[in-house]
Amino acid sequence: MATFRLARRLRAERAVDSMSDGQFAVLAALKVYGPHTLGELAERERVTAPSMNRTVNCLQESGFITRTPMDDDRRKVLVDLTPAGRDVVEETVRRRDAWLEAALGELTDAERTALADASAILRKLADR
Amino acid sequence: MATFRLARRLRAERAVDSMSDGQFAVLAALKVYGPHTLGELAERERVTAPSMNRTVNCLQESGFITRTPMDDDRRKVLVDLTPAGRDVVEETVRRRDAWLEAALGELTDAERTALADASAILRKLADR
DNA sequence: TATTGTTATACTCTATAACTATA
DNA sequence: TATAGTTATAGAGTATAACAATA
Repeated sequence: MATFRLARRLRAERAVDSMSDGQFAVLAALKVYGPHTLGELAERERVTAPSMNRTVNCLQESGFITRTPMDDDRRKVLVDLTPAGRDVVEETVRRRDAWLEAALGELTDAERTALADASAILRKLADR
Repeated sequence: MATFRLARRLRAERAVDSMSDGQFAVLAALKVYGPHTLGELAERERVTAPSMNRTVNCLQESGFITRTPMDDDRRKVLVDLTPAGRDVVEETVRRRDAWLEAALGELTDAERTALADASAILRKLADR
């Protein structure tokens, strides 16, 4: 229950209020893992290609990503962040960090240490 | 990131695959906090009354909740779990517990202790 | 006249099926 | 003939506006 509620609270902190979680997840994946084809993005986010196509259309119209046909295989399209898209990811991370920093600031040293110990273990659980 | 991923993984464990998160959240709230009017449910889940009305319609058609006009104010409708609805909540909790138990079983005693220490602190953070 | 619930309608996000362009 | 992407269309879930019943 604690993880559900904390995840929900953190998700609420974002740079662009009108952007959906699915749209932001694409920007974040591009920032962390670099450019992807549309199919790769669909597989990573576990949605269908048409669904990802629509998400990417919205992000392109908003100026957050570019689409570039690939030279070695002209059927493929490479999706990458624009500077504006990168800004959205970085600003959202900043906001979440700021929220977390303020929240962690109200804890004792022992409590912060307990969370640090737990984070790697939680990650291991989630990867099962 | 660990909380996002763990929350997502746990949410996937449910008794009725076709039930949406929103529908399940209503059943869980009724189980934990007892019967609610439609307006109370909408406020608790932070959706509009028409949206909650639709969710409740689906749950009623599936036989998971009952609607009862209230005696003291006939405008109000009390929503409560049926035995089948209660079963869905309990079975989902059992599945999540089973998944967690298996996952925790692969950890060391020290790791389990670290998670136990962290859970109360995470809850405190989420309540901010 | 205000409040509670409901219906009407529209928008977003998701999906499957059909289509286009390229390999 | 198969694959990557796109378009067409439909099904959930959400919203706002309008309505009905009750206080």
